Amino acid sequence: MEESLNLKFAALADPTRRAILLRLAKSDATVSQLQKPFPITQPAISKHLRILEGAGLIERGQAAQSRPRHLNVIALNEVTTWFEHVRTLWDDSFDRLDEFLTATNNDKGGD
Amino acid sequence: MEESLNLKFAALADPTRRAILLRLAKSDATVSQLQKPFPITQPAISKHLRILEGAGLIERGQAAQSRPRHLNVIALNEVTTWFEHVRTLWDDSFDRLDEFLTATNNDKGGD
DNA sequence: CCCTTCCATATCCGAATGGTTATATAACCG
DNA sequence: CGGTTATATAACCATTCGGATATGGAAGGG
Repeated sequence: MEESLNLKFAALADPTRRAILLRLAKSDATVSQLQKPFPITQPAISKHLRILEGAGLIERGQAAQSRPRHLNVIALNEVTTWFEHVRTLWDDSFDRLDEFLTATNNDKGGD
Repeated sequence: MEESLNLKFAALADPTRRAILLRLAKSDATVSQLQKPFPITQPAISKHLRILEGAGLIERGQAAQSRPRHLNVIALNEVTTWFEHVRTLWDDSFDRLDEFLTATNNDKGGD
């Protein structure tokens, strides 16, 4: 859905959240582990995690007192698919062909 | 740069702006052409275009009184490269291997 | 020249965002 | 049970965002 893409892109727009995703791509991690690299408070991290979770990009585990987060790689597909869609439209465009031919013509017909 | 990714993802987080990009993927278009499908005012469209431009995703043409916008496809690469990066980290993760083996073990060793 | 079309810019507004501090809950450690 | 650790939640605050209205300027058409 459109809304799902909204949430994913919005989630990815923050550098802290992207860093968290990169960290989780390497391995699962607890909230306090995820917090370490950043100069912000724990509640701020929890908020970021909630947003990533809401976008479906991560999942919450259950391990005694810690709740390890897990990257949901599959969720990235929706986003990359959107990019492929854009490129496909671009490639299929007749105007794009016009553009190319015009450019070529201009090259030859140096007035 | 990190900031460049911030701008791109933030720009892509809005459905109106994504729709504009899809439209521009088919062919260049003027502001008024771009406005047509949307129930919002022209200044709102201009704002969206400024954001897309600031993110490097589109460019501004100069044609008499109209200023046609143009999709900058190359700019998408930065974003898709980031996704590839995430996937690479994921694929290379030793923990991921552990995860797989553990799952396999659990399958076999059904106690 | 006037009028219309196309677009940008300024200002304002309500809602969302990213951060903080303070506090609650739940599990583990003695 | 008391204290500590790990995390969530609430309340607050400044900033940003997406939109509207109002206005200005530049090009074209009569």
